[in-house]
Amino acid sequence: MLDHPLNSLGLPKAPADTRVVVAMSGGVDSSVVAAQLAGEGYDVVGVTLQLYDHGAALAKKGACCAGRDIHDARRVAETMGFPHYVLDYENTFREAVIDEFADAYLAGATPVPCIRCNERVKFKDLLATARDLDADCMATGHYIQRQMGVRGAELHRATDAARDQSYFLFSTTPQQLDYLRFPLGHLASKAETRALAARYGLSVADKPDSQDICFVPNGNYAAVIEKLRPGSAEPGEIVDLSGHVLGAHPGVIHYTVGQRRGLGIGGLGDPLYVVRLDADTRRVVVGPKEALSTRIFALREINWLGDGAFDAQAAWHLEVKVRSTRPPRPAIIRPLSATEAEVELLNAEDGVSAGQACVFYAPEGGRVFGGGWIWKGR
RNA sequence: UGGGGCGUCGCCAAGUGGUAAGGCAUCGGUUUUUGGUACCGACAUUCCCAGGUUCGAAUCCUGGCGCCCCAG
Repeated sequence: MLDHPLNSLGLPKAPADTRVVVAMSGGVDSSVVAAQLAGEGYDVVGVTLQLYDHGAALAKKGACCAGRDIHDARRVAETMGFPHYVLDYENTFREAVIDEFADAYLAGATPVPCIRCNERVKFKDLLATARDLDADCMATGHYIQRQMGVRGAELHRATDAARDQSYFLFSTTPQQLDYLRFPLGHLASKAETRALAARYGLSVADKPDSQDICFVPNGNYAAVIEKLRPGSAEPGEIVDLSGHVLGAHPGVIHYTVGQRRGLGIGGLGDPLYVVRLDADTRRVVVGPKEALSTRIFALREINWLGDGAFDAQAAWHLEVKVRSTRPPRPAIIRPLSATEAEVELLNAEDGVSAGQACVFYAPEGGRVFGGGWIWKGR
């Protein structure tokens, strides 16, 4: 059996001889991926991770990877007739994602747990499990594209820019990318996904999109931190840029750079925004909107997905995203080492916060060049 | 207790006879697989209190109460 033409997953085998593990969250996207691949005749194995406490999750709509969602994933597997496993990853998830989430906030940073989950759980332990299951590749429902270039697999933005999840996947390594598949990345819209779900008769076709942090009920992330690190959120002062005390706050974990609401300080003509968080002195520094304007910041833990070594050049002229919801903006990235850099935005951006990700993009064409984690610098 | 000023939503504040602007804060929602931003909406039947004048007052008068400034 040699030189079989490449199948839809890019492997030189017949679908029936190709085992693919589908990471199923219980949502529409990954369900459609699994159903579609099963429909194409692949040897599909569905895997759903149980990431956190059942009880807390059951009450929450639109979450993923717990309770109801595990049930939904199982039903899809039954409908399409492929095996499905639920793996208990609660400990891994807590250690790899939740702990850092809490500690980051306590340190005055603003974490992105969804990226850590992809990086440290789904694309690490789950991916290893897929290999243990002798799968040829692992597929997910992420809206992002893997394209073969001359040097191997490349990461590209999703066709639907509004749906693109590249911000949450920048830390995917070339090795992981080699093994991963993202069958939904080329769809023009989420409506197509839902239409596919309906066509396959999946019960999740009309399930609401997930949003917010999956392990945080009601958007109250501070309550989760208080529970994880009792007594560690200490009150402090709210001060202006010149150090004058304007008020008090219940703990630095309640704030992030750029935040306006929740300061409780009125009487000024213009709104105040959080400009800086100082965990050591427990101070929340506030100022006018103009004070948020940031052009230069530091990056570490860089995952470079460009061609050649990251620090082979003194500067890269690329585009970057400092948050998931805005289009990439031109920037100059100056490597300080293989994993650290200084980023200079050509046009300043508001609310750049330590702990958030900065993702690199090609100026044209949608290729993703990786990215790094924003931090306060040395 | 001589003179002057002030008292309007949690804060700032417009309104000086015609039936309570606006900003900040707060609350709710929309957007968003992080946080945040932005946007939309809600928010004083009542103007320190009590009388009075007037068809009609937060706006005028009287008396209280409170605060501020200058002068003792």
